[in-house]
Amino acid sequence: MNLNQLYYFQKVAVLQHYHQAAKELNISQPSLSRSISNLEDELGLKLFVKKGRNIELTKYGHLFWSMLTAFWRK
Amino acid sequence: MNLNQLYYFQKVAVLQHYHQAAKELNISQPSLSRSISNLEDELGLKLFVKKGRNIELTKYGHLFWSMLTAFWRK
DNA sequence: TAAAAATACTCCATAGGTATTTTAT
DNA sequence: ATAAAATACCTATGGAGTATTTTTA
Repeated sequence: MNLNQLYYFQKVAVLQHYHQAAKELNISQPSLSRSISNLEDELGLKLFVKKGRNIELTKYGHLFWSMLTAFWRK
Repeated sequence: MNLNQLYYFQKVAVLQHYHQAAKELNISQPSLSRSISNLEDELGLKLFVKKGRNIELTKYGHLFWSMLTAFWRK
């Protein structure tokens, strides 16, 4: 786990959209997809699920989001 | 520039000490030293100066610190 | 002369790319 | 038929290590 992954996570979480997030992060969609996937593997849980053509946060994703927010704000 | 470098920077800035910071970050002192050095190169300015055996923030270091704090707190 | 930072070098893990497939509307 | 995510594969960069030198109290 590294800070870039966390940064990517928050971007995806906000946009609910890999394509768009990848664009804003200036990396390719597959790279972003695998970055998040690696993070999920390391955490041992899914942060996002496919919702139609896009994605949304799982309950773990929401929890993780809360943890990050708390951390960043000390 | 990446988020890990920024994380390293804040650790060093707080401790004013590469040796100690490297230990807490679980990386070697030379790795940390070069990571900061790379960051400085990319920014085109010095963030730290040697102060006796240790180090301290330059005025740019202080400014950079303020910027990061502002960014992290939105 | 000791404690800490900087430099030199080497290596390899992984971040990122392109191409393609799968999924869903 | 189209838009988006996932998977496969490959490559190069740079993050990290060990060894050593430089700096300074």
